[in-house]
Amino acid sequence: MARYQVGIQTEAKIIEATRALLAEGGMEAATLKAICDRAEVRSGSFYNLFDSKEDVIIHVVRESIDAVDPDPDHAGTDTVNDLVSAYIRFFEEEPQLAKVYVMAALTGDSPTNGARRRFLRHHLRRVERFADAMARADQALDAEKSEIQAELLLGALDGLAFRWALDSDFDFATYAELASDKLVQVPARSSD
Amino acid sequence: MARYQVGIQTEAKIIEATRALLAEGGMEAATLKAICDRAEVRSGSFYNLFDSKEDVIIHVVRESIDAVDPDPDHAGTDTVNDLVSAYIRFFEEEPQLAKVYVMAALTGDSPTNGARRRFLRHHLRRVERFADAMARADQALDAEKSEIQAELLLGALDGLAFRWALDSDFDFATYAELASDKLVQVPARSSD
DNA sequence: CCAAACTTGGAGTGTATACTCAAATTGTGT
DNA sequence: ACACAATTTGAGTATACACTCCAAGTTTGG
Repeated sequence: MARYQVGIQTEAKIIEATRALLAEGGMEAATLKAICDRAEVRSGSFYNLFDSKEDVIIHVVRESIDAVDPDPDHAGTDTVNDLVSAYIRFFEEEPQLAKVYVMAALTGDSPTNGARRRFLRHHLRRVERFADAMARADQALDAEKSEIQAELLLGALDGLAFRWALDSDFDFATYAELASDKLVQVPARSSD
Repeated sequence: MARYQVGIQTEAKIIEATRALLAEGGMEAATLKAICDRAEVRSGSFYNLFDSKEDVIIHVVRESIDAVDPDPDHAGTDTVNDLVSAYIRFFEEEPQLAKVYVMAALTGDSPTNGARRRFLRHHLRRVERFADAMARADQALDAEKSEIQAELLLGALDGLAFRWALDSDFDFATYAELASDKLVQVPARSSD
């Protein structure tokens, strides 16, 4: 038999409650109790639908990242500028979620840490997209060089985002654009 | 009356146990029980010497950072290169401690989060030292410009270090030097 | 309208955590 | 050797957490 409507709705309520809690107070606010209270659901229902708390958190974080993707269909039409902007947008719109994302990669020490592996895979995909966009904009750039450049730029963006997490007065967007200008051979912005 | 020798030794044992645990397994390994067991001390003794677990962890992290300071007396003789090398050394020698340092800045949401405020202060001091070293190397650089450049470089270093925490195969040192070359007006390295 | 499959409530389990406190013991200066 | 402060002990407190279980209820297709 197929899934029941009521179950699908409950799942949606749980996801939305988790999203709201993470966005408001980060990882610490998203306890199982808080999620269930907010979703108006008992823990038994939660575990009927999800295998663990981690599951729903991963789901929420992934959705948020996808929401700002400049080229969700992967048509290969995004520029470095688009990608940098999308990155900035994610951090500015969902600072708490961004922190959750970063924390997940840092916590845990086991080599089988699922969150870290997922994070790394996502990072590598992102590097590839940045590198592709760089290569499209500058024919002189070979694959290896554009990948190095992409790692450098993403590294800088991650670091500046972290800096901004420390102190929300930090002008993340301006620094991110500056980094992009300095680190990308052909200026990424057709600006000024 | 003054402190007893035995108390001072106990304090040292606790600090060393905490340092070892953090270096081996990060934040998660450094539970109160683990610290006390390793130091061969009961929890009452711990709380006779420290106000909280956080206290001793902060102490340990601070010590580790100071240990790689290229200019501990602040004589103003360190070059950008020295500072970058010290940064690389901290992350390569104490990866787990570096993660603890980063996590502390990200956890907690209250505006009165002590760890985050401390982290920010430390970061700003570091920016100043980088900026000073940059200004010393290049007279044409005014205070504002060198500070911006320092924030950019430190941002990139933080991000690359994070990248390396994700995947220890990442060649952090090489990328860090590349970032330094690209982001500092007068090449920081008198190389090649 | 039935029965199978799905969903739910919610008390309960197990575990781990940081931290406390009063009494016992030990170190130190005199 | 004495007084007394510093230190240690270790059982105990309070709390929080993710997760389980299963009987009772609900939805659905036929």
